[in-house]
This record gives sequence, C-alpha cells and structure tokens, in this order.
Amino acid sequence: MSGTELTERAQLLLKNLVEHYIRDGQPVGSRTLSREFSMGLSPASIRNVMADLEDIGLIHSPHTSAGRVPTVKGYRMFIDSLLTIQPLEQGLVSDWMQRLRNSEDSERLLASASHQLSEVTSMAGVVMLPRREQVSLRQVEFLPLSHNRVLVILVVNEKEVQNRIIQTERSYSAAELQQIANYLNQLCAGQELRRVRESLLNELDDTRSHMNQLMADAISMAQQAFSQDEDEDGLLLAGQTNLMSYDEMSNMDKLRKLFDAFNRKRDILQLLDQSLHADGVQIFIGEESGYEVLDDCSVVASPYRVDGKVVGVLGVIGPTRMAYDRVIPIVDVTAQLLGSSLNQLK
Amino acid sequence: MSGTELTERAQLLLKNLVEHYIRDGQPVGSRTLSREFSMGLSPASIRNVMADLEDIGLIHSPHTSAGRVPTVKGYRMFIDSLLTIQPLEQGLVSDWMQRLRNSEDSERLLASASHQLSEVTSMAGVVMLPRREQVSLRQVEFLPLSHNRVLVILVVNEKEVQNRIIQTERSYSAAELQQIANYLNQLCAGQELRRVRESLLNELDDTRSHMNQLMADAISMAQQAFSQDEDEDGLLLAGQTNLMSYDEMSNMDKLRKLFDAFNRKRDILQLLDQSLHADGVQIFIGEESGYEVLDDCSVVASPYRVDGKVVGVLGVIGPTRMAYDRVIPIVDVTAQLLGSSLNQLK
DNA sequence: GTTAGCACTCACTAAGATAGAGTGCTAATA
DNA sequence: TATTAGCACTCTATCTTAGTGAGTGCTAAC
Repeated sequence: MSGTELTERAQLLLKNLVEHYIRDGQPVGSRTLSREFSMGLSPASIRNVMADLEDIGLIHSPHTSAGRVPTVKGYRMFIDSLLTIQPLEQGLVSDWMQRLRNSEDSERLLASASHQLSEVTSMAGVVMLPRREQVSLRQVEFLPLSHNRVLVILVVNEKEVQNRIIQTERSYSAAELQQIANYLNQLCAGQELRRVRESLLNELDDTRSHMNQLMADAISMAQQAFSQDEDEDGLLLAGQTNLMSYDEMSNMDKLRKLFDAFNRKRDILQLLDQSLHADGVQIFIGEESGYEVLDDCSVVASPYRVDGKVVGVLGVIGPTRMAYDRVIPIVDVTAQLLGSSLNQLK
Repeated sequence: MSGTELTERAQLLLKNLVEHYIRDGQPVGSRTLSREFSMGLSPASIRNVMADLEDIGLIHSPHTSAGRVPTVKGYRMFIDSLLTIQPLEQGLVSDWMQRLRNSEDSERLLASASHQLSEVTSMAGVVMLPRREQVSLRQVEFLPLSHNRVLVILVVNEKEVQNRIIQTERSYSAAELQQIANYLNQLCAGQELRRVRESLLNELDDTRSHMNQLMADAISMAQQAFSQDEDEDGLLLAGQTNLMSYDEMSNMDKLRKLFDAFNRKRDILQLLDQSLHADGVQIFIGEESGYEVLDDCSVVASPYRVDGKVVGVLGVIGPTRMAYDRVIPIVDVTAQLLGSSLNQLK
C-alpha cells in the first residue's frame, strides 16, 4: 500500500513472530521474542518495531495486554517474501509414489491424492477433477429402453464410460440402433468430443439431401447425447473432519457453514478454478479468498499437469494458522506426482 | 426387567415428562409437571411417583437439584407403549410425491429421498441403496484396452450400467471380443446375475470337451467380470450438518467421531441392515444401537419394498431427544412412497 | 393415599480481588 | 541517535465468595 520499505530488522522480526505464532497459537509478546530471538534486542526495542508493524497493518493486538498476532496482510508478506520452505520429510515422497502406484484407475488415483493430502497435513484435502475438454470418443453404443428412451453408452479416453439416457420420437429396434451406432462410430471414433459436435453439424449439412432417414436420426440422437454435459461435480474432498480438531474452528456455527460449503462444492470449485492458470502453488489467506465461509481458513492450491497441460487443481484447506513451510512443498510435490502418475496411467 | 407393572398414573406421568423434555430440552421437575399436568396432583405426589420411576430406571436426575430426564429405558417404554403418533402435516405427503415424480432415474430418486428426510426433520437422512441381488443382465459389451486389459460393460436392469476392467492372458481383437460378447449375450441375457454365475459353471462342464478355445475364453472372462462385486458403498447420506445445530451435539470430539463414522459408512450400514427384516419402523435409542459413536443419537429406520419385497432401508439419525411422534410417521411414509416410486420407475 | 412444610443439595451467576502478561511512554544511557 | 531500563497502566484470566433459585426427600398432618 504505502510504499513503506520495511527495514531488514522489521522483516526478520515479523518472520520470527509469525513462525512463533504458527507454532504456539498464542499472541506473542516482546519479551518472548527478545528471549528467543537470535539478534540480541531488548523487549523495549522490539516493542518499538512492533508498533511500526502494527501501524502498517501487518500485525495486530487482540487487546491491550496481549501479544501480537499476524494479520492477513502479515501472513501475506510472510509467505511472499520471508518464508523458508521446509525440506520434505525423507520417505514422504517415496511413500507417496508407492501408494499412487497401487491405484489402477484414474478415479482412485485422484481420490487417493486427496486422502494423502488430508492425512499428511491433518487438514482437508481437495482435488479438482481433470477437465474433460480433450476427451476423445472411442466408441458409442445404443440400447433400447422402454417408453422411447435410449441408453447411450459413451466410451471415452480408453477406459472411461459415460452413460446417458435420451428421449427419441419413436421406438427403435436393437438392430436399428446397432446400425446407427455403427454409422456414428465410423464417423466419429477417435475424435475429440468437441470436434465430434462440429463433425455432426457438417455431416448434417453435407448430406442433408441424399441422407436416409436413419442417418438423420442417428445424427439427431448423437447431438442429443453429446450436448448433455457431465453432471459430475468434479471435486474430491477428504478429511474434512480433521478441521474439527482445531481450536480456531470451534465456532460451531461457522464450522457448519464451512461444511455446508464443502457439500455444495460450488464455491470451493470456483475458488480453485482461479488457480488453474496460476504458475505453481497459490495461497489464499483468510478473507483473500472472497468467500465468507473461508474467512478463518487458508487454501493452498496448485495446478497439476498432464502432458504439460494444466488439467486440474489440488490443494488443502485448513486454518489460517498453518505450517505453510511444510504444507506448500507437500502440495507442490503432490501436484507433480499426481500429474506424472496420471500420465503413466494413460 | 423386574416384572413391575407400572400404574396407569405412572405411565401417564412418564409420558408427560418425556414429551415435556423433548419439547424443552430441560430436566423437568415435579412443580412443572404438576402445573401442566391435566390430572390435578400436587408436586409432592408427583415426586413420589417420580422416585418410583427413577428406581425402575426409567428416568434419571443429572444432579440432586435438577429435574428428571428420561433414560434410554424410559424413551424405550415411551416409544413402545405411550407414544401418540402425530398425524402428518397436510401437504407434506403431496409435496413429497411431487418431488419424487420429478426424479427420473432411480439414483436421483434415492438421493432425493435422503435429502427430503433430512430437510423435513432437520436431522441427517440416510438411504441404504436397494440390494442388487436380483439384477438381471441385459447385455454385455467388451472393449479392448491396452496391456491385455478388457473393459467390460454390463447393462443391467434396463438402464443401469456397470463398468469393469479385467486382465486377460493374451490380447484380443475387437472382432474376437465381439464374438465373445455375442456368445455370452445369447447365453445369459435376461437372467439374474446370480444365475448367470451358475449358468457359466454348467456351461463349462457341459461343453468342456467340444468347446472351442474362444468360448472357453469367453467363459473365463465372464467369470472374472461377474465375480467382481460392486464396489459402491451403498449408502446415501444427507444433511449431516443439521446435527451441528443441536446442543446435544456440541461436544466437538464426539461429533467428529460421528462424522467419521458417517464417512466410513460401514457401521451405519451394518446398523441399518438390522432393520432389513424388521416389520415397519424400527428405532434404536442411544446405546441400543451398539455403536459408541451413536451413543447420543437415535436412529429411526424403516425398510422399503419394491414388488412387495424388501430391498433397502431408509431413515434418519438425530439426537436422542427428538420428536419421535413426528419423525416416525415421516420415516414410515417416506419408505412407502419411495417403494412405490421405485416400482413405477421400473 | 395425598399434601403441606421444611431442611438440604447443588448448579448457576455476579461481584470482588489478585496475579500475570504485555503495552506505551519517558528519561537515562552508550 | 538508537537503545534500553523503569514505571504506570490496561486488560484478561482465575479464584474466591456469596447469594439465588430450582428441585429434592422426608416427615407429619390431613
């Protein structure tokens, strides 16, 4: 805000204060800092610096006779320019890779990632499912149901299956549907789903005149089937209950609202979406997220890549007062490992 | 326990006490009961009766100078023989039916039921998914994947689709798989899944000698595919967060354990399973359930039927102190409506 | 059998009193 | 000029104390 440059001493002080507060959870006072602070300064001097920090809005006193606590702005500065990233525990990464290797299908892999995140950090883990943009159609099957309905089975991306039900104008025999499927498979198999939609339109124009009725039906069915978007919510959550053990979260009313948000998923997804195009780990501290339910939380998120292209975001949600120095590398590594695992799986 | 018969007065007193406690949530004393009790009795007389009730273990005093609170045994007697079932609110049933009519597939229908339950009661709603015993196979499809894996698509019960991946010894061409599928469809289509398994065994015996290799492969594949059971957890929960608003649930530690149990689902499923063969609404009060996490909760559950056969259980979970007279008919009606809706949908 | 009366228990609340942590300010110091 | 010791002050947290009120059990009278 104000162009005020912080002296090096003030920065160091802030760093120590935040670190101390993250460890203890108690407001930290000048005396404590003076004692545990390498650079020998008296409490009085420290008080002077603290007063400055408070003026700039980096720290704040719950009441006159309490120590200081970092504000959101304080955390922000701490994370952006003061943080010493902790090296990852030996074994965590290999443990990780081992577990990932056990998941055979991508769904489980993603679920496993979110569980890992929550377990290792004792907070809530989130994994936004990979975007389905570049799904390529492998095969289409149609099966007749009663009441002029048709079950459409789409096999995409080698091994994923989507089922849709469409309503037709008349009933079709199994043989007719088989024909239609053959026609469509021939036409579209192997293409990306969004291209399939284009192809269908072209086909419709190209051959409108000399097309038989069945083909026309085929195309209209396909359009119906492909226009339905997946109704999945696209977010995997794990370890929400971990949050119940934090003192900061003991307000039942707020906690309920947070859990409700978890269940709705919408807000969380929207927030994570903001990290889709970020480069590396991104952090939302308290109110920074813009979602009231997350006011007492921080979100540490990172996009993950498949084939070098960002397809999703993962991260953790926990109290603002968390061990960022540990959590950040965990999220970072997890994103990388998940990406490469997904790659191998493909 | 002791063959002690309760006098009619004692029963009435217990009834009033429990009703009052359920309304207010406060221990109720002799004075209160005397005042609000139709039969004119002085506090002193009431105290005598209460002392008796406490001796039998139906009520209990948190401390000397507090009123009385029903024990589990007290609730049990209240529910079993004293409860006056409340008539259902006008409109609730029709509202219900309307909402159910909007769900087209059974999955949504079940989810809707559990949401309904939680909303109407302000507690947690649970719906155990219908048992899949009598699923009948409609069609099988095979698709080759890489690395000698085959994607098996099972269409069952008209409109449900299950996907499985099996590992084969060699790789098969699409044409071969098509042949295998044809053979299996001819052999098994329309049969119930458990019979399919039998059929496969017979077929294997019958024709072992003059069977060609491909058929043998087909059967072994089918066995692999059908032996995998569904990995779904089979329980729909809704409105868990409702429970966070009850004073009785303000102990964060217990609450967390409860939520963890919800996530695990196993215990809840096991408990509900006990109601599968019950006739009508069944109630587990506090420790009666046998699950420690449910010590402060009651579960009101009812089986629901399709075609006259019980296929699942639904119900609500809430604090022991709940309005049983309202909740019981709600669960009851919901079970009936869900059953008939599922019937229609079939 | 019922009830009025009474002594007693116990949780809850309010009101001091005390201790402890931490602050800001001022004046002395290096 | 930057640092620090000293001090008065503020505010929370905790403990004690006393008082209040709801409710009980028992006994004796009705």
